[in-house]
Amino acid sequence: MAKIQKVAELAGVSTATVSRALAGKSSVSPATRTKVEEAANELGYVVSAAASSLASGKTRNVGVILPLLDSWFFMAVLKGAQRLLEDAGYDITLYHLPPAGELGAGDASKQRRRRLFDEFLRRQRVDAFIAVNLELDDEERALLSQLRRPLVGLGGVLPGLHTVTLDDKAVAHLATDHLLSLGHTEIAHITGDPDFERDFQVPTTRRRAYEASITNAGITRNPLLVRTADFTIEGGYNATKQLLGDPRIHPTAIFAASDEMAIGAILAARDLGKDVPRDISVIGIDGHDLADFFGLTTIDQFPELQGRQVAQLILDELAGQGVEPIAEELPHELVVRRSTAAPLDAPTR
Amino acid sequence: MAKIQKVAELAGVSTATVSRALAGKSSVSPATRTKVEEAANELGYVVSAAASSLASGKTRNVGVILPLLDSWFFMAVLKGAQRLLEDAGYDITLYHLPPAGELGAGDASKQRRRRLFDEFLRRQRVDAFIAVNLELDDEERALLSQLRRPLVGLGGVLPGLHTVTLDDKAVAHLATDHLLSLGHTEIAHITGDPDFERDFQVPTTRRRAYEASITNAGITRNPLLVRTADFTIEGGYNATKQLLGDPRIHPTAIFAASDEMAIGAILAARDLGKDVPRDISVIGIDGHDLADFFGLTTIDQFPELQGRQVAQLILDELAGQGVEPIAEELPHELVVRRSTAAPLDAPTR
DNA sequence: CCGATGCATGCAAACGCTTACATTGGTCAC
DNA sequence: GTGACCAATGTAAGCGTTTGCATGCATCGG
Repeated sequence: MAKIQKVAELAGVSTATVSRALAGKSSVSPATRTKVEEAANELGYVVSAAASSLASGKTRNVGVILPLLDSWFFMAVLKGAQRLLEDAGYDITLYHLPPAGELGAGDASKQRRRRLFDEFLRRQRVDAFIAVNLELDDEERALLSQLRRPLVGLGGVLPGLHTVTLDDKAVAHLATDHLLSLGHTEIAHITGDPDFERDFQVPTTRRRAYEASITNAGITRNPLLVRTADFTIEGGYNATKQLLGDPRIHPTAIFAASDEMAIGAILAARDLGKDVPRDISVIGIDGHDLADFFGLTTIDQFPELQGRQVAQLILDELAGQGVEPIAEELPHELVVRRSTAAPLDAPTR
Repeated sequence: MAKIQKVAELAGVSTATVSRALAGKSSVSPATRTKVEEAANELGYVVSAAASSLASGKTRNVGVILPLLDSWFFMAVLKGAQRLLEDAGYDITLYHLPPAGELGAGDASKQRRRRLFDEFLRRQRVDAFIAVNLELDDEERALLSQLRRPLVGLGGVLPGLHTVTLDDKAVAHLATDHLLSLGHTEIAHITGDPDFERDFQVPTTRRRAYEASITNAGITRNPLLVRTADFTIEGGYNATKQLLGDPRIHPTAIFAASDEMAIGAILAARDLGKDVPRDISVIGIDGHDLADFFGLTTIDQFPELQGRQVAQLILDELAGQGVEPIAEELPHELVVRRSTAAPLDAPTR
C-alpha cells in the first residue's frame, strides 16, 4: 500500500530510486528523475511527513517558542523567520511559553509551562528550535539540552546556549546620548517593571545605560525622572501623565524603553497641551510600524530582520555548518524623526 | 532499539501495554498504568511523534492558515485557538498564505501560494486545518478537498466548506444605526478597497449594509461620504483628513470598517482641531485592545473568542463528533464609549 | 584487453510506534 | 460445577519512508 510503491511502479523503478529522486539526491540520472517526477505528479504523490521523519530522523520542521502571541514585536520576528524557513521547505510549529514570573502567574501557569517542556517539546516533532526572549530556570535549561536539537535563542538570556541578542546597553546609550546631544539635561525614562515584566533583563539593562549616560554627561540623576510602566501605549501614556504632572520635575525629554510606550508618551503630551517636540522630546526603541506615522524618533532594532537572521542561523546549523555558538550582535540604528528636537531653553550645541 | 521497548522492560510489560497506558486507553489496570508511568518517567521517555503518527495515522497537530502574520486581529484569533489546542494536546503548525490578489502580487507571490498547497499542506503533517479569512479559487478548493482532512474556515468565503463567520451585514447595520439613533444624518464611511484588499467580501458587505441603513433612515446617500483606505491607523487617518477637509460635505459622524482605521480617524480629527465626539463621532469594528484606551465606541467581534470557537469546532470534529457543516454565526456586541455622541446641531431623539 | 573505478539502481533492513487479534485467567449466573 | 463473558495483556503485522550495501554496467588508463 505504501504510496511510494505506486509511483515506483508507474515510473518503472524501485522505491529507493523514487525516494532519491524526489529528495533531489545527486545519484539519479536526469532521465530517471524526470520519469519519477512525472509519475509523482500524475498520482498527486507527496511524501508522507511521518514516514519520512521516522525513517530519516529529520522532520523538516522548526519549533518557534514565543513568550507572547499578541505582541507586535514578536510577530514581526515570527514573520521574518517564517519566510526564510518556508523558502527552505521547513514548516513552523508554534509554541507559546508565557513568562514564568508573569504577574499573577499561579500554579496553573507553572503547570502549563512544565507541560510544554515535558510533553510538547520532547516529542521530537521538530529538528530545531528558535527561542525568542526565553528565560529559563536551571531545570528547564537541562531539559532543553537533553533534547539534543539545535536551539538558537533570540534576545533573552540563555547561558550556555547559542544566542543572538541586541546590545541593549549600546541602544540605550545611543538613545540617551541623542537627547543629551540635543541639549536636554532633564531627561525622563519610562521603563518596564523588573519585578513583574517578562524578560527581566531588558528593562534593567536599558535603565542602567540611561543612568550611566546621564551621569557621564555630568548631570545629577534624579530618581523621580524614572517611571515604571507596562510595555504598552497605555502604560507609556499613564507614566507620561505622571511625569509631566509632577511639579517637582520639569523634564524636556522622555526616553521610553519601547516604541509603544513612546507613542503613549506622545499622546499623553498632546492631551496635556504640550507640543512634541517643542515642549517635550520623545524617543523610543524598536522601529515600530507606527513610528513613522507618529513621527517618532527611535532606535530601530529591525525585528523582522532579527527573525530572518535567527532563521538563517538555524538553517546553517541544520545544513551541518557547525555554527560557532558565540553570542552575536544584532544591528540597530538611530532613526531621527519629528519627535525629538533641542529644548527651548537651551541652544543647540 | 525502539525506545518504547526499554520502558516495557523496565515496567515488566509488553510494548503494547506501554503504548496503551501512555495513550490513556481504558483497558489497562491502574496498577500497570502506574508502573508504566513510573518507568517512562524514569527513562525520560516521550512517544516519538513521527512513529506514532505513522502507526496511528494521527498527528496531534493542527494547521492554522493565516493570511497575515503581523496583524493584531489574526494574532488575537491565533492566541485564542492556540490555548484550546494546547490544552487538548495539539501542536500548531503555522502556514502563511498571503492573499492571492494582493496589491502588486506578482508571479513570485502566486508561485509561493501554489507551492504552499502542493508541497506543504499535503505532507499529511496535520490532522486538520483552521483557515482564517481564506479565499480560494476553484483549483485550490479542489486541492484542499483532496487532503481529506477536517477544515474549518473562520471568516472569509469558502463555498462548500465548513465555515463560521461574523454577520458583517448585521454588524455594519448596528454600527450605522447606532449613529443614526444618536441623531446623525451626515455619516461618513471609511472602508477597504475591494480591488486590492485581502478579503474582498468584508469591506463590500459592510459598505452595502451602511448604505442600506442610511437609505432606510430616509436619508439621501452621498458617495462623497464614502472613502477607501488601508485597514490601518494610517489609512484611517488619511481618509479622515480628506473627509473633514472636503468643503462639499460636513459629516458629523464616521463609521470606520475597523478599529484601527477608527483610531486613525480620532487622531486625524484631533489634529484638525475637532473634538471627538463633540464635533465628530467615530465608531469602529473589532474590539481592538486599544479601543478602550482611545475611548472608541466599537462593535466588538471578540476575535480571541473566535479563535477559541473555531478550535473547539475542530476538536469536536477530530473527536468524531460529526459536526454539521452549517455556517455558524459569531457573536458581536455594541460597546459604547466616549467617541460617539449626539451631534451638536440635532437634539437627541 | 583487463582490472579498476564509479555511477545508477535495486534489495531489504531498519525507523518506533499502534492495534487487530489471540490468549489468559477470573467472575458470574445458572 | 461449568460455560460464557470480560478485563488485562501479549504477539506480531503493519504504517510509508530512507539508506547501507550489493549489483550491474560502462568508462577508462595502461
